[in-house]
Amino acid sequence: MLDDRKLAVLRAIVEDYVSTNEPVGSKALAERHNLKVSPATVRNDMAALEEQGYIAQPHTSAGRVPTDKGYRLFVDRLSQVKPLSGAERRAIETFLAGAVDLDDVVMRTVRLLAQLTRQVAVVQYPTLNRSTVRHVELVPLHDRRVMLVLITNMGRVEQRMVELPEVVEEHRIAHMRGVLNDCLDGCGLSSVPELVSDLPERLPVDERPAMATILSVLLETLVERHDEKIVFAGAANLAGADLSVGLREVLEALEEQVVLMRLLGETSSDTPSALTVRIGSENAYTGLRGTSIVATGYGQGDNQLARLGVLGPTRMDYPVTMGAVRAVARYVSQILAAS
Amino acid sequence: MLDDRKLAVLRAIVEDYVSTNEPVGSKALAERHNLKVSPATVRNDMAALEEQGYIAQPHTSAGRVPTDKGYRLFVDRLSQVKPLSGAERRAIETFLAGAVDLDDVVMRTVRLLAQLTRQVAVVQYPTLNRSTVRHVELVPLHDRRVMLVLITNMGRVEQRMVELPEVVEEHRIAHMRGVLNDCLDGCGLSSVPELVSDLPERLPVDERPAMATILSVLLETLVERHDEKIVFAGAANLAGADLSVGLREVLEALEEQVVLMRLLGETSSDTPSALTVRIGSENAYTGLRGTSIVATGYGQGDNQLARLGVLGPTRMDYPVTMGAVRAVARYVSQILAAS
DNA sequence: ACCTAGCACTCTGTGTTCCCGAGTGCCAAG
DNA sequence: CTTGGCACTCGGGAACACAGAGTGCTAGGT
Repeated sequence: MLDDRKLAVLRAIVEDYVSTNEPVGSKALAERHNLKVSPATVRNDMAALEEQGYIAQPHTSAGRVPTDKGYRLFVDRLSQVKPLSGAERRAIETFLAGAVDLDDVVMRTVRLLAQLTRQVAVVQYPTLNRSTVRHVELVPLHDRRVMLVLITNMGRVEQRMVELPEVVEEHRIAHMRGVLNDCLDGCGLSSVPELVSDLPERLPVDERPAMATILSVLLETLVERHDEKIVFAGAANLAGADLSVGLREVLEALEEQVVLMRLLGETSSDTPSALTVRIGSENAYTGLRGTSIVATGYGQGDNQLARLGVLGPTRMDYPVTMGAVRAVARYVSQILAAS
Repeated sequence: MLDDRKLAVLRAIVEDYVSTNEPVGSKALAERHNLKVSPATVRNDMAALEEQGYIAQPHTSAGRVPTDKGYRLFVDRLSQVKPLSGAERRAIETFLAGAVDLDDVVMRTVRLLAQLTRQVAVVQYPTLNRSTVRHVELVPLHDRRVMLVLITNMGRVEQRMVELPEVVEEHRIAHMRGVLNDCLDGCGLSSVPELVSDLPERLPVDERPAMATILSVLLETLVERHDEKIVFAGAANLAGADLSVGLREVLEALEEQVVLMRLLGETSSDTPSALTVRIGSENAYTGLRGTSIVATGYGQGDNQLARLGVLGPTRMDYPVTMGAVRAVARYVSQILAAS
C-alpha cells in the first residue's frame, strides 16, 4: 500500500516544505533528493499519497503540501529526534545553572526553550501534588492578622494572609507554629487534609478558633491548585508564521491558563516522560487548528512534576523541536533534583 | 496662529480618525461635526495644520491623518480624560477584591486593564524600595542548607536558598533568626545594608561565618532588584492593529523586561501619580515607533510603589484609555493599602 | 509490472492598462 | 475671511493577458 519509496517521497515532501514553506513539486523533489527515479514516477507516488490523505494540493496544479495526517506519519515513523549540538547543550546548562530560585528556574527555562526552538515555549510550574512540606511559618503582623507561609521541598513558597477571629498572643502563635510543623513537616501535600483534621482538638481551647481559621486558609491554598500556573514566552516568534487561522486566536489561547493547561496536559498518561506531539486538527481547541504542540513531562525519573513544551505552526521542524524540548526537560529536571 | 477653529478641526480629525481608521477628508469633517463652515474653509485650516506638522496626508489627495505632534496637542489641550461608567467601576472593584495574595493582585490587575482598554496592559510589581521588613525567616533544610525568607509589609515574599560554610545546629539558627528580626523588623529595605553591617561582630564567634553567608545572600536579594519584575497581558489585542512597524518588534519589546521597565519608568518624576502619555516617536525605543504608552504610578498617596499602564497603537482612544488606566491605578492602590 | 518521456491542460501570480472617485489646491467672487 | 467652482492628482479596483510551474494521462520501453 505504502511501499518504501512512497514513504521516502512523503518524508522528502515534509522536509522540503518545512524548509522552504512552498508547495513542493515533483520535479524539484526528484532532483533535490536523490530518489533515482523520474519526476513522472514521483508524480504517481504523490497521487497515491494524496489519495490516502497524506498530502494535498492548495490549488490544482500547484505543488503538494503535507496534511496533518502526513505530518503525523512523518513524526511517528519517518523521522528521528535530532539531538542538540554540544554548544547548545553547554548553553542550556550554563543558562539554567544560574537560576536563583524556583521562579527563576521556570522563567529561564521558558525563555531558553523559546529561543532554542524559535517558537512559543510553555512551561507549567512544578505541581504541588508530589511535593512535601518543608516548613510552615506563621508571622504575626497586626493584632489579628497573621501571614501563613508554606515552604515545600521543591523550593516553592506559598503565602496567604489570615485574618484571625480574635486577638492571639504571640507566644500562642509560636506554639501553633510548632504544632503545625511537628504535624506536617516532611509530609506529602496531598496528605495534609487528613493530617490536620483533628488538630484543633489537640490544642488548648483558646487556640482552637485561630487554628481552625488558619487551617481553612491552608487547605484553601492547597485546593486552589496554584500549581496549575503556567507561563509562556516567545510570542514574538509567532509574528511571521502563518497559523492558517488568525494570530489573535492563538494569542488568546496562550493567555487562557485553562486552555494552555489542557494543551500540555492531554497526553497519554501512561508514559508521562515521553514526548507528546499534537498536530494541527488533532488539537481539540478550535483556535489552534493551524498549530502543533510538542510537549513532555519533566521531573526526576518516575516522579513527574509537571509538563513543558512548545507551540508553533503545524509546519515546523519536528525533529529539531522535539530534540530541544527533550533536552531542556532533562536539564531542568536535573536542576530541580539538585536543589 | 492656531485659532479656536483650527484646534476644533484638529480635534475632529483625531476623533474621526481614531474611530474610523481612515484618513479624514474636508467634506466628511464639515458635515459630521457641526463646524458651521464649508469644506473649503476646513481645507484652508487643514493646510495650516499640515504646514505646522500636526497632520499629514498618507498620499497626495487622500484625507489627513494626525501626526504624533497632532496627537500630542490633542492629548495635552483638546481632550479630557473620560471617566468610566458605573458598571465598569463596579466590575473593577469586585474583580480586584477577589485577589488572594500579591501575585494575584498583580495578575488580576494586568488582565483587567487589558480587557478594559482592549490594549496590552503592563504592570510593574510593587517596588521593594519603600517597603519595610515585616519578618525574616530562616528555615533549616539539610545540614548545611537554610532557606532564607524575607517578608515585606506589602505582602511580598522573597526566598533564597543559602548554603552555609559549615554545619550549624538548629538552636543556633533560631538564635540568628531572632537577632536578625530584632535588628531588621520594621525597617525600610533600603536601610538594611547599613543595619546589618556590624551584625556578625555582635554574635558569638561560631555563628559568624554562617551569618556572614546569610547576610551576603540577603543583600544580594535586595540588590537584585527583583522588584523590577514586570508582567503584561492582552497581547492578543495587538493582532488586528497596525503598528506601522512589524508586530514582531513590539512583541519582542514586551518580553524584554528591561525595555518594558524603561517604557513605564521614563516619566516626569516630579509628579509620579500623574498620567504619562508617550506618543509614537516620542518613544526612544525604535521598535515601538508606531505605539503609544499611557502610564501612571500607583500606590498610596505620595508613597508611589510602582507603575502600570497600557501600550497600544498610536491611533488609540486616548481619553478612554487614560480614564481606564487612572481608574485601575486608583483601585489597585486602595486594595494594596487595605492589605 | 513498473518506470519514463512527452504532451496537453489548468491553474496562480504578476504585470499592464484603464478608469472612477475622493480629495486636494487654488482662484475669484461674495 | 469665507465660499463655490474647477482642474488636477493619485490610489485602488476591475479587466485582461501571459508566463511558468505543476499536474494527469497515455503510450512506449525495460
